[in-house]
Amino acid sequence: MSNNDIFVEKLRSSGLRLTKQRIIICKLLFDKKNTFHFTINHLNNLLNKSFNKNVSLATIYNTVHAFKKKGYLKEISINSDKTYFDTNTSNHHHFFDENSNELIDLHNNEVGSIKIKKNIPGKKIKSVEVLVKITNN
Amino acid sequence: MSNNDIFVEKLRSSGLRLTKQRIIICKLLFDKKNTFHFTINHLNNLLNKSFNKNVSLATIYNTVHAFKKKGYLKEISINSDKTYFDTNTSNHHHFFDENSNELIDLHNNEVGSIKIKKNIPGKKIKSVEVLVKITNN
DNA sequence: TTACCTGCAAAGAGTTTGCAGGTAG
DNA sequence: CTACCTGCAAACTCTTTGCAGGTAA
Repeated sequence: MSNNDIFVEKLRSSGLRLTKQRIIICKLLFDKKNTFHFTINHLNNLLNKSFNKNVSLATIYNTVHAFKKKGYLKEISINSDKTYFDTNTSNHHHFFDENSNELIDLHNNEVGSIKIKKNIPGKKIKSVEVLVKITNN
Repeated sequence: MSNNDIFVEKLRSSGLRLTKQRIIICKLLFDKKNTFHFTINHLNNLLNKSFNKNVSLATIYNTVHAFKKKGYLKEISINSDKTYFDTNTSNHHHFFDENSNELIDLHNNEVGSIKIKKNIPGKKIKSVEVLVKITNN
């Protein structure tokens, strides 16, 4: 499957039409070997400052949220005013660098198994996420 | 040490004067056997709706942030638009109930030791936090 | 008395919504 | 052609700031 086909599939299955703007966003997000971590603001800067593409904020929010809903993007928690998204939607963890405000992947096999010894009656565990905060030495 | 003395100490050491409003906030936050999890909005509702105390939002933010800076409150991360605070500032983890939007403590001894097998050159680990998301069965 | 504090209201940041014109299918 | 999409601007929410009058020490 070519990259373009992947974009088409992601857009279609998210219930989105293949517009110029959305294809550009797809390229930025998914046409990469590596995981991509970003904030809406970061994406907006890339589109409108670096690439002069003029995609409105409303369209960026709309598209990112459609992808999130569909499971193509994952939202990441940190103690920060910012909302981060991650193109790696598999079950994994993160480092958060408090000096650079950057997220770094921490794969499942890089964290020992986590035993939760407390049980909440009537509730089941949906996910276990580890956030490792790091600073300069 | 009586509870009142504790409030006085917390306020003084945070560089805050003992005003009517701040003493009420202290009572709400620290005059409890159990850990208290809250959002600013939650605290505002308690003060101004439940107890009719009329403490302005600005004062609530000011006081909560002074306590946080001093280490009497801890800010908690979840994938949510809300910022939670916790009166338990010890090293511990949380359940987040996605149905009720409630935080529940998960003490250190209730989670098996966590081995981080990846190292980032030039960086040191500051904290390791686990967030366990739960939903109704 | 003085420095700090309060409540209010306005300002900011991030996000969402409504709408008129434009475009994919 | 129609339903959906775009960009813009206004609206919203949460948080911060500025200020004039009030209060702890």
